[in-house]
Amino acid sequence: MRILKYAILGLLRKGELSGYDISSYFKEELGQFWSAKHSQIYPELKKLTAEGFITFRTAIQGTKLEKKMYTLTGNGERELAAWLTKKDPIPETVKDEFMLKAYFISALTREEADELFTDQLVKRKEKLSDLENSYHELMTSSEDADSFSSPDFGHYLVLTKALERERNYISWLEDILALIKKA
Amino acid sequence: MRILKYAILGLLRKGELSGYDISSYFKEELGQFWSAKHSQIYPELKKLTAEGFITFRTAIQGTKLEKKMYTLTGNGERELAAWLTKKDPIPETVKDEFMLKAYFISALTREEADELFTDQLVKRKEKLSDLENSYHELMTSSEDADSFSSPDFGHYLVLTKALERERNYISWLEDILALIKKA
DNA sequence: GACATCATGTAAGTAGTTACATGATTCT
DNA sequence: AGAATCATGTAACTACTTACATGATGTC
Repeated sequence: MRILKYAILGLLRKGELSGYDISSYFKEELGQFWSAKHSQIYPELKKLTAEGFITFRTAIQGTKLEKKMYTLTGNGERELAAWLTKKDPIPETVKDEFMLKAYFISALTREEADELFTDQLVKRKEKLSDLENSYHELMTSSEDADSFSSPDFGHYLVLTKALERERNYISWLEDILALIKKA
Repeated sequence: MRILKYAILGLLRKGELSGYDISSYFKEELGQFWSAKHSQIYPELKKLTAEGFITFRTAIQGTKLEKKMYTLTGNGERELAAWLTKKDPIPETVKDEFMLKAYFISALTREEADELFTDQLVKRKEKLSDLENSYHELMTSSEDADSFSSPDFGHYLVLTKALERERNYISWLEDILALIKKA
């Protein structure tokens, strides 16, 4: 698999980045669909360098803070392109702890189930609200983010997908809550 | 975390099961939201036994095939109940390799993007069709699966959620494909 | 008799998280 | 001066996958 490898190669296609920069991207919208901790990123950068997919130069921040700025090599670009155009089967399982609990709902009373599902609904609505703010921000800062030729199209894709995912979760939760409350 | 622990405890709440039986459940609808390979299940069963959450008796299948039938202990039931009613924060990241590729769409030509998204759409539609078949099966075999008091309600929940997830994915893919094709 | 399925385990390796460890820079 | 953020690394551990290994049962 080694998907983190491709996540890093993909992020580097626009220019040089430090390990810290890569980590920051995973805290933004991309983090809705992929992320990694710095303790996983730094060793992966070392490995990708050894494999010849990326190289780095050492830059100085301020007077002595050293940071490594990584860039894609030709080999790295080809490796990325091969992965991007490859058609994978869709995964059988997308793990969701809340849905695992839902499967065991017969172990709960109606009141307990109502509480659990209501709590989930509240949290999903909060998240939707955050995503809607990000969406409005993107659409006001970028004129044509929803156009294939825009450099913001990838950003637009992950944001709209995350928005739809949350809206879909909320509407399902509301439907199920109605069934839970039905005498 | 140890979510597999709770998945096993939850499956055992209805009666005794072998490791193989647990593995079979992960290949059915529950597998849409949680699964584990047998190489992870058997050691976990051993651990849960040592911790006193489950016990087993040895049963004979045929004339000499031994299998271990596991049941919940009182401690196991309490452990399960505590997890089931606990309200967790929603995860920041739900990993999706296709969406990671989507984020990097600016590295693809319009034709490549069209191919990638069309392939995903075809696969999602096939999966939706499978899930619809399972849904019709459930609804004909069980009169009131959509009622809180039905023993099939948990099954109904995972199936309807998986169905909605795929429908949502499909409609988003169709919207984006229209944008990709737009000159 | 062959093949699919039932049944259980371990070994080795990869992926990912949490904790340990350090130090510089920027902003208030 | 203190706090938040920038910046990089390793160690220990947990979670998960793939491969190795074996044997019985049921069905055609």
